[in-house]
Amino acid sequence: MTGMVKKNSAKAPRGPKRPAVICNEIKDWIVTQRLKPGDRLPQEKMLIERFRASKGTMREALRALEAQGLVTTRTGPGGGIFVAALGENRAMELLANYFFFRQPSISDIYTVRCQLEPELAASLVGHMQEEDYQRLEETMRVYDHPPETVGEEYQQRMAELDFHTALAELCPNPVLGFMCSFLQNLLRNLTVCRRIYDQPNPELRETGLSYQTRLLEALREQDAETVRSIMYKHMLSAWRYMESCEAEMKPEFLRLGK
Amino acid sequence: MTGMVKKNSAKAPRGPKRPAVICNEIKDWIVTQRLKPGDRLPQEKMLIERFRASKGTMREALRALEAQGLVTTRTGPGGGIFVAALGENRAMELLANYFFFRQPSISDIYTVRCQLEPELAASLVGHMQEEDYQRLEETMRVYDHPPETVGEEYQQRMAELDFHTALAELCPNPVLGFMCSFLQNLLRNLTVCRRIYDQPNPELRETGLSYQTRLLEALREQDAETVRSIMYKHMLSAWRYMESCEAEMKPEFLRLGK
DNA sequence: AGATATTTGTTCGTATGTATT
DNA sequence: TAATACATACGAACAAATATC
Repeated sequence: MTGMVKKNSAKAPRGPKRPAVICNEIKDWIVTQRLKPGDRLPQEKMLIERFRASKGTMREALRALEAQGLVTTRTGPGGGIFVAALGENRAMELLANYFFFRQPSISDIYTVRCQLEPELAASLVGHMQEEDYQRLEETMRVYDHPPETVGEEYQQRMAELDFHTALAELCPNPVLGFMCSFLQNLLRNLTVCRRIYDQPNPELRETGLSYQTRLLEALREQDAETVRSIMYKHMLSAWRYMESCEAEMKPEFLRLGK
Repeated sequence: MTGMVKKNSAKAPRGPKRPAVICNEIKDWIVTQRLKPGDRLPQEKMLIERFRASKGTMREALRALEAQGLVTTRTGPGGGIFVAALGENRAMELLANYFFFRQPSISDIYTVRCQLEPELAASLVGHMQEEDYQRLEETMRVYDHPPETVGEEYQQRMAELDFHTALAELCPNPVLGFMCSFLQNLLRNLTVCRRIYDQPNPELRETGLSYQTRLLEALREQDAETVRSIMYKHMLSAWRYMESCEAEMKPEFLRLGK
């Protein structure tokens, strides 16, 4: 009864287009048209007729694009569908899914951190403003004293990671900055790390603080090689400490298991 | 009236749930239920009533999850919605979107490669089988002779990257392996690199081949430090070469622009 | 502030495609 | 081949959000 625009030949010449296909076509369209973040895509109605899809199918395609951070949509007059730049946080969330079923070990993560964090720190020389130093020092104030509660213990560990994330945000190399931030996030979220961070870690805090203080000094003096060296030792020290914590708690953990 | 777990205040008693919200709820559900790849989710109908959403909304949510590589769907009896592990290729595609509007420079990429590839190569010592060596040698055969056509030129550059990707696949550290593979992909797809790869690069090929031959020797001898050192020099050499190519073609490129 | 127009967001009924038995 | 069970697709009606007047 309803029109039925389709089916005038045997197989599937204009076969039903699945959302994934439309999704890729829109992606190609963005690329070939050299669209930039903020640019408008044709509105839903237009897309529906352009791609010969139903409203539901088109919306599924748009949702998929939205989930990948490639478009955003706004309602109302002047609203519509807009090209977006995938944000750093969203990108890290998407990538974290890859490691969800392949949980890396502390050693896996620190192997890479040992290579990247020193390079990142060195790359900051000549790129820091006074306000950047102040922000870093403010972050350090969160853990410049022994924690008084168990909750504060954990807060301090997070703030230590924030210190490194703040450095990564200042990095002029987007690849290096992203990768370091991502590793920091991995540490924030790994269950084995959370268990470690929840316990008293006086040594980790004190030595970490000392390394970071010296790091800021070297940064102020624009001494790239010293910066690199301090960060490398900092990473090695944290790695060793985390691994020893992990070894200590493993038996305990096994006891709790089924 | 209806249960409404949330929000019974004035505004939205049975407030429309947006797909993104449902999407996160399903994600949480996967986590809390400890579901693993291959496990079935309730079928569409059940999800619809469980989350009090309409079919269309639920389908949009499922598409979003599918786009993120978290679920797959199959039609037919025994079909349904299944938890999936985000594959490496898909993960790299999703992450590549982050760098689409923040195109890193050759220098950005090689700064990181110089840190990671040597570590990756060293991590392979003691993890290689005879068949792995053979596969690598076979890849090298693609570029063990000067190219005869322009097309072969490009093929050889891709095969050189394949050599490194093959190493990354053997890496026991999933984080390190992923990051190196990703950087290789970035090089494959960056337009500036493509332009370089399309030109004759006799020096790049010859020195690369020499480094890789010596690398395999050192790997066979399980000499981690030599492996690391060779790879580091290889990266430095490739970096310098790529940058000089870039510098040479820049004026040419500017001339072509508007 | 309020009315209105524009555009996306949600729902439902129905029909089609596909793989298993 | 037919029956079954499941996802996939369509479209019309309605709801919500928001910019503009």
